[in-house]
Amino acid sequence: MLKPDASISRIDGDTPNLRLFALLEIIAKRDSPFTLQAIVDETGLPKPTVHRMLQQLENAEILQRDGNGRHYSTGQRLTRLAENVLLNSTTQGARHAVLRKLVDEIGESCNLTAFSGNEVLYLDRVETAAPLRFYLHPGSRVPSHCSATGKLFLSQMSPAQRRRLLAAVPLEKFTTNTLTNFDQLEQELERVKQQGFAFDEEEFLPGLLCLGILIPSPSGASNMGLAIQAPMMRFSKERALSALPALRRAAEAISKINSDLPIDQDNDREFQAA
Amino acid sequence: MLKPDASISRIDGDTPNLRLFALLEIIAKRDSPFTLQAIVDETGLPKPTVHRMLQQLENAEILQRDGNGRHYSTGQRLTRLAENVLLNSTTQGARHAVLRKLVDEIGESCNLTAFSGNEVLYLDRVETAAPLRFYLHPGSRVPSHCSATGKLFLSQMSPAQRRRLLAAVPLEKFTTNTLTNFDQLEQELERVKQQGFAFDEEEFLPGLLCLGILIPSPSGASNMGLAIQAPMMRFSKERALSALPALRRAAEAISKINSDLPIDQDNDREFQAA
DNA sequence: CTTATTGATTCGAAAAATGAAATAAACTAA
DNA sequence: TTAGTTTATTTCATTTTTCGAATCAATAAG
Repeated sequence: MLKPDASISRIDGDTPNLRLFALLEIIAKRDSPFTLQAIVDETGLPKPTVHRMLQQLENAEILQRDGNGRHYSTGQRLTRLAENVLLNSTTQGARHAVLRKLVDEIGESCNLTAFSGNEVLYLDRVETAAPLRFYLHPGSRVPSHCSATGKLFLSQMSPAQRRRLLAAVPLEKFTTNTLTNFDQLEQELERVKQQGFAFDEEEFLPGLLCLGILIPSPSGASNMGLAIQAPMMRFSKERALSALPALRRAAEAISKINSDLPIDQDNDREFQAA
Repeated sequence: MLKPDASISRIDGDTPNLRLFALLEIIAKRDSPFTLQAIVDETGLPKPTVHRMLQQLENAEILQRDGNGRHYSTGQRLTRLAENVLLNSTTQGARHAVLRKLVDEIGESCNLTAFSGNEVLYLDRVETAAPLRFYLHPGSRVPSHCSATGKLFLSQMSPAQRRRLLAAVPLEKFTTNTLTNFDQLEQELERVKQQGFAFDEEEFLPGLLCLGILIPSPSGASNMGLAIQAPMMRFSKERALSALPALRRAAEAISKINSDLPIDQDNDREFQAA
């Protein structure tokens, strides 16, 4: 028999809203109509709960039921949402294309990051084909004091700003190379600022070497970074430095994409008609 | 200037769950990163409400934020959901039948595609019985600048959108016929737009000829394409053109499936196990 | 005519969403 | 710089929704 509790965690743990989204994800993965019971078995959620959710989704035409009411499948509204999401994913697509090309060029994994809160957020990432690699998926976060782009973000702040940020949380030590001393870090940041690029030599993950630069921004301070990430085993600092020009070109390309973006309310209708 | 109350009804009136879905719909229609305020203006919802929803969606990686928080855009999870919906949508059964019929009619392989990110995604494919054939299975991706439906998708974008996408990375050359010059491609896209169909004459794979059209969509821009694919050796442009009416009929049929009410599939138990 | 099995409903307790108002932060202009 | 403007975020008492055990209903199976 089925273990109802096996997959609860898959869908549970968050707010009802997200639960509903998780339900849609499960449904979207199916390639044929399903019954209420099938979802109950798969999620481990109580039957009334699933029933209510499906009912809600059906009333909204996000899902639909076949004639007999026994089976549910995706509705027009969900399909339309899916089409629109993909149709308008060109910004992500363009940046992703740049990343992909860069990875093809230098043969190691690269990622695009942003500074968020006081951490570095992975916006996008393209993996190298090499079998040995670190798995760091988009959406994950790493501390800024021990990552290449993180140090770059810190280096462009005013000292006051930086102090406020760093004082909030003690510098956590991840490896023997992690800079946990404020003054040492300040010194490193000074160097980073002058160089215009930053290394992370096993400061966060043992064996991992990173080289990062900032995506140029017309407004001065940048909140996007680009970095190569590779195992030290096959990727030296020298090789990393030799990839710097390619990295710079890619950063320039992404900068151009960013500055081409119509922002704020002004872009409202332009694309909906098209 | 702004009419905050104009579109409340668009998103209001239902349960919070559906409200969130409606928010995603609004976001999906946008092509570029947006601010909280823009959504507030468009929906007429109170700022804290929108803020809370966006925050929730960001934490769940359904949306993501650019940099330190000014702009939101679609996240990994939403993109994946969208791809799954289109790939596994249960109407696929019906769509597949249309494809099958089309292939029987014209005797060459056909496929159904969607645009995702910057590439063309194969949603479904039916192979001809002929022994000589190209292998491109559902789920695989091809560049848009050198595929029939890809060019169609590009041709319906706004110039700004298209430029952002194509200017980011040089057009990769796959064969001697691949259009790698931006202006040439623009010219071709203009022709494609006027014709309403697109050829791919060995622009991606040597020896492969494609003829594609868009699946008509009530909302204007379409994110589904239909194409014949055949070896040039036995399939000329003339023969392809003579198949155009059949292709159009099939596209019309699929369009109807996409927007129509459920199809009664008598699959009872079979699917619960899966 | 039982007996499973699945779909639908009830309802009080628990949780979440709501949005006006206040606060904070970022940006602009003088 | 400083004052002024816009935008983002937090607070919190109130309202609304969700939750899910228990229950009932419908249907199919033996």
